[in-house]
Amino acid sequence: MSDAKAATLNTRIRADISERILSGAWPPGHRIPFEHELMVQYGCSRMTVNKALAPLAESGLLVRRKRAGTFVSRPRIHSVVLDIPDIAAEVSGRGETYGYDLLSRKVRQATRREVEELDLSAPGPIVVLRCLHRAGGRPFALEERLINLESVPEAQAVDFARTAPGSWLLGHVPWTEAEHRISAANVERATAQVLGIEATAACLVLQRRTWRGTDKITHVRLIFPGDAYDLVARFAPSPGAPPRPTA
Amino acid sequence: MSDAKAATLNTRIRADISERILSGAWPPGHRIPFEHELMVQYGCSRMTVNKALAPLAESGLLVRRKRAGTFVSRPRIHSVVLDIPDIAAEVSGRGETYGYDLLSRKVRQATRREVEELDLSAPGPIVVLRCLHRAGGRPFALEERLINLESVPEAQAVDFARTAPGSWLLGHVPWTEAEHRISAANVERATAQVLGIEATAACLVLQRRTWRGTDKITHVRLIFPGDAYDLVARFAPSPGAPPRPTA
DNA sequence: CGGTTCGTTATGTCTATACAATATCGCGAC
DNA sequence: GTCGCGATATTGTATAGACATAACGAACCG
Repeated sequence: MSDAKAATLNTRIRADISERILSGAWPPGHRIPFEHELMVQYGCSRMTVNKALAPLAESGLLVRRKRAGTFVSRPRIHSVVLDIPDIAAEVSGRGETYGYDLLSRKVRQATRREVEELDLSAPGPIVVLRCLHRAGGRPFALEERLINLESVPEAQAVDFARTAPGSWLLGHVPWTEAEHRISAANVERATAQVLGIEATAACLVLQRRTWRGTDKITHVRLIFPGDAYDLVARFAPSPGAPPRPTA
Repeated sequence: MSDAKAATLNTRIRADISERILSGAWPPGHRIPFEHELMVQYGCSRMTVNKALAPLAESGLLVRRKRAGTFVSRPRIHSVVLDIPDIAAEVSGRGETYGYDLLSRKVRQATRREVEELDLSAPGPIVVLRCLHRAGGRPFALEERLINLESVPEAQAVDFARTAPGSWLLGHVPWTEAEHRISAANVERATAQVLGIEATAACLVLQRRTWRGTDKITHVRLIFPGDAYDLVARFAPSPGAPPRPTA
């Protein structure tokens, strides 16, 4: 990184320390200098050192123990940030024209399986949608969407013929929690036909459930032909901006 | 949230604000109170307010502009944290016994394809490994691993008959950058046979490249039978525990 | 009218200090 | 020896004040 930039003290301390850790100079388990020592070393106040170290600890690079000191953490779990983009954005980002078709729309009680997918406690009214996303005329992804009408009654009045449910929900219903599940699967013959692929072709399946507090909002299953889409995640533990969900 | 307590002021301010945003009370684009106002409201110093808001801005929930104020940002991308566990840990975490077999090990010059996979600038000596990870006796994942001997010459002396290359590398070679790619694919007949699955069965393919600075370290392709493994990511933008990418 | 300057305002960073919480260490009692 | 407990070192959180930085807007001048 050519950070020829605004090196504030805070930034410099963080950079120095994570550089030493990532280069291996300070191996996992190593005790790094005390706040008091760093404060002398950098000629700054302890608050500044503390403000620099706190995010590194929060991010898991360091472990801090009172009375003991600050240590380089050992668990090297591969934890990565994955951006799951809006499909329309993804498609037009590739320079292809985005297309959307509503295949079916039903309002009914949730089946036992749908109750489970939506994490409901009991069967209730839901909207069931099947939509096809296209890229440059060719099928790009099949969307199977459930919306819980008990949490989102407004959805009953929307026909989703032109607006993809994902976009509508994003604009209308805030969420507080989401769970993603990524898997590979063979799909049913009918699904393969809609997607224009061989029945044996592997598909990438992305499922997402979202909640608002304890209210169940929606469940979506996106099915991508295996050759259409790769999820890519890049992780560069730069000392600068820790990409973080929140807080 | 029934987090019973340990509410420091810092925590409370963050919790209040993200709650208001996530509940929709403060919609995207809304200007939240100035630091000075919050400082009066909570009866604390501006430093404390600043320390509470800074991480929210860093995480993307807020956008701060000098002279203008602090605004709720429009969240568009679903950004999730994915933990890609060590396979041994994953298997024993399920209560199954973990097994490991080295299928083949070669040291040779990188082919054109391997040069690309490792992001090399020119063909050089590499170690090529094929390993099978088993869970409770049954195949769990096939690992195809390339190690760049120019960056990691020690790897030439290791035979990997008992230690999985992932574990060895984690303990011996620090890395600074990684790229992950997740896809679904049909595999070759020989691969299917090793995994004990039908040749048409969909597989989840996880590829990872790692660098240390500009040095290329390794490339690994993990192939999971589609029914063996789901990657799960949970994202709860609660002010509590910040899941985060890290080394 | 158009461009420049300068003041105002909000955030960004840092300091010096204070007190609280807590884990570890070492000492003394048994 | 070992157990318990208190002293103490280290981090956690907060404060009030200071100066830096950036951007908007209004006043000023050509």
